[in-house]
Amino acid sequence: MTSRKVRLSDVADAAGTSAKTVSRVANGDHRVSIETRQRVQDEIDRLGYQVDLMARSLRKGVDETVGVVVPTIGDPFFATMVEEIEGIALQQSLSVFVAGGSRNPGIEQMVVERMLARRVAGLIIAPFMTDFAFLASANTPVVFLDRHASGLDADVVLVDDFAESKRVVHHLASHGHSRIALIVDDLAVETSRRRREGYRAAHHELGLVIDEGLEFHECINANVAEQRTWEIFSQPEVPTAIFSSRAETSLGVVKAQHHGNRTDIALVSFGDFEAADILSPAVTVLDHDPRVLARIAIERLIVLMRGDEARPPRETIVPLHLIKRGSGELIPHAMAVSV
Amino acid sequence: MTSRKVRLSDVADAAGTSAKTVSRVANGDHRVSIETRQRVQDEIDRLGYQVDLMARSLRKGVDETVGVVVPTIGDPFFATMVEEIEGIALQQSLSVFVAGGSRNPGIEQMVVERMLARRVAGLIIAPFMTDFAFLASANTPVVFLDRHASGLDADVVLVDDFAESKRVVHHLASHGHSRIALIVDDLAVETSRRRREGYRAAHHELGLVIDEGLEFHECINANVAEQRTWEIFSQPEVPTAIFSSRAETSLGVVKAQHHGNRTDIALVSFGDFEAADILSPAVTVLDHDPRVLARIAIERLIVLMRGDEARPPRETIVPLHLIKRGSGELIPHAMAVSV
DNA sequence: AAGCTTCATGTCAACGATTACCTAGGCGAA
DNA sequence: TTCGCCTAGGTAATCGTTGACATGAAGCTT
Repeated sequence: MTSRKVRLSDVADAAGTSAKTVSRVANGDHRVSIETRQRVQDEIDRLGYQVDLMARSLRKGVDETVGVVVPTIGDPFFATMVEEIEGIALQQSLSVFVAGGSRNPGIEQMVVERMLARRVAGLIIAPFMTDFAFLASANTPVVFLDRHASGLDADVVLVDDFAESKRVVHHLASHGHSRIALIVDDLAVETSRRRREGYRAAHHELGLVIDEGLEFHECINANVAEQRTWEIFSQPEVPTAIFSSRAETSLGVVKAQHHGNRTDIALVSFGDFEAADILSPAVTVLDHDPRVLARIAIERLIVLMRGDEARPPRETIVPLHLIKRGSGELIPHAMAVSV
Repeated sequence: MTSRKVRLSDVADAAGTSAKTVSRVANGDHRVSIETRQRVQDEIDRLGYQVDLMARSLRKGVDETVGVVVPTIGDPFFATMVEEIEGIALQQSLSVFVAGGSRNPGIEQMVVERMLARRVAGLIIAPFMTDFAFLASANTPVVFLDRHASGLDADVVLVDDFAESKRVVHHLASHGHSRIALIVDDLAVETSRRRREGYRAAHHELGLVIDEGLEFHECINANVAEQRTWEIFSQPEVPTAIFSSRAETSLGVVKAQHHGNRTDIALVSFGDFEAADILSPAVTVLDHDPRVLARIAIERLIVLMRGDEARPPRETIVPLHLIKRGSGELIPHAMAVSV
């Protein structure tokens, strides 16, 4: 049976009222008498009427939907964010559009524009490196996640990459390390840049020499990080510690460490990951929990969408905890010997 | 500047033509003279016109969008699927709606209905346990992923859970194991049920005793699996091998093994996971790659959406590879001693 | 009892794009 | 020359829902 779509007017005919009345019942408008409401509701149930969300959105001018844009959906960090956002959105009966920017500014801008063309009610964006100035003219509420948007002053939820990274280096130094390698993603990404700045600032504060040969840039994924870690092992003077500035790269680092039998090198990861506490030594991490960030972001977005108050954009900084599991508390081999 | 939305008619006015002509240009219809086309295109660019996808969808009756429903978006297995689907959809300029069913039939049905109300052009569903009979009347093309849909005969892409599981048990038995524990999710889920059936069938074929005390059901996540694994350790006669029938539960199992110092117990995981080849022993897995399944599903869905041929529903079975990394090739302690 | 509210409903247009259909030239063929 | 057909372009209706506004009946006030 080719069940034609049931429209408001179909229900109206069946119930002997006007479409408007059915609309009122369907939307819980109280200006309908009990009897009429009951009669209409019965027909709605009987015919299995469902609003056509396309028509509704066209009429209303916005779609009850939030658009979520992340660099890569498959990354557990972002996947968890999406899950959290979707869960909360669902409670508000908001739908969720998800798009990956593919770590590519062109694609990133395109998917955001597509969402605008869909008239999403709000956007949550974990930006990669697009310039978001073009978003200023669309008056769609937007919250940025994990990084600032370049070119646009908007709400943002993030961590203090600079300070937290500094803390990691101080932690390692307090265990006697002075040659600390840095594994970092593309420096064009704000997050990476600020983590490196924190790493360097700590060196200054501690009076340690900054050796550019210890900084490994462009570690865009676990594989590259693994390669760089092997390079670390073969340096003339092997670093005694590694600061991996992203959870994904940490996976590459530990892979190299375990396969290369160099688990004596201390490691701290910016961001927790699944296996971190199973390995031996278990990996010390900065607990960069995506759920916390995501929750704050969607909750703020919902406030913005209600759109009552026109507050100025606000920045929320989530503090992190250092989870000491062992790998970050190893002392340098030389010291161990001398003790 | 409150940049009012630019409509077809605005462009038409600016270019001195009718809205219809602008629509033709925007949609690449060839029945427009070169000069007119150029003039219109210039105005489109100048004014920054973008189609209103809501209006388009309302008029056309469908939205150029695919809906993806998975039990949990955060699970790396499903997150990777979503990533793969989204990437391919993007190339066809399809948008993607994602929703998590929260491992809850009620919610699962609700999110699917919402997608129908949005008039999605197609659906990809990794079903949990909803009865999908209600989908039959909507004539929206749908492809099921990873499991059959109960109540509906539709295209499906999956693996042979029964045969693959049997293979795992045979593999372990060939290394001398006869007490093999099973870690399995809720048996109400088809996948879990068939994996257990495979486990049992192999026991029959091998003439091994089936000890229900070795089957641990309801391992719905890594935490529960970890608990059950601890129980395994404390059994009077400890099993010499474990078959973990889902990647997520395997994480719990290895966690218990490493913390409990029982890495001597053999382990095979149905599904690969990030840390599997870093641990020692590295974990032997059935390589259940979500990308392969997802790719086949979205490609099939795209064919269905074009909707030319009305082929009968088809089932695609993806064969798996057993990746022997060590943990599945351990021999029972007793044998090791006697050797 | 006229006048003012309130309430339950209904009417109509509009949201922005597209589809189905129409028009006015222009050109070649018979 | 006239008919037929193609081309570039236009007109009006429509997709399904909702907002603005209108209506008639009933209730309350003074």
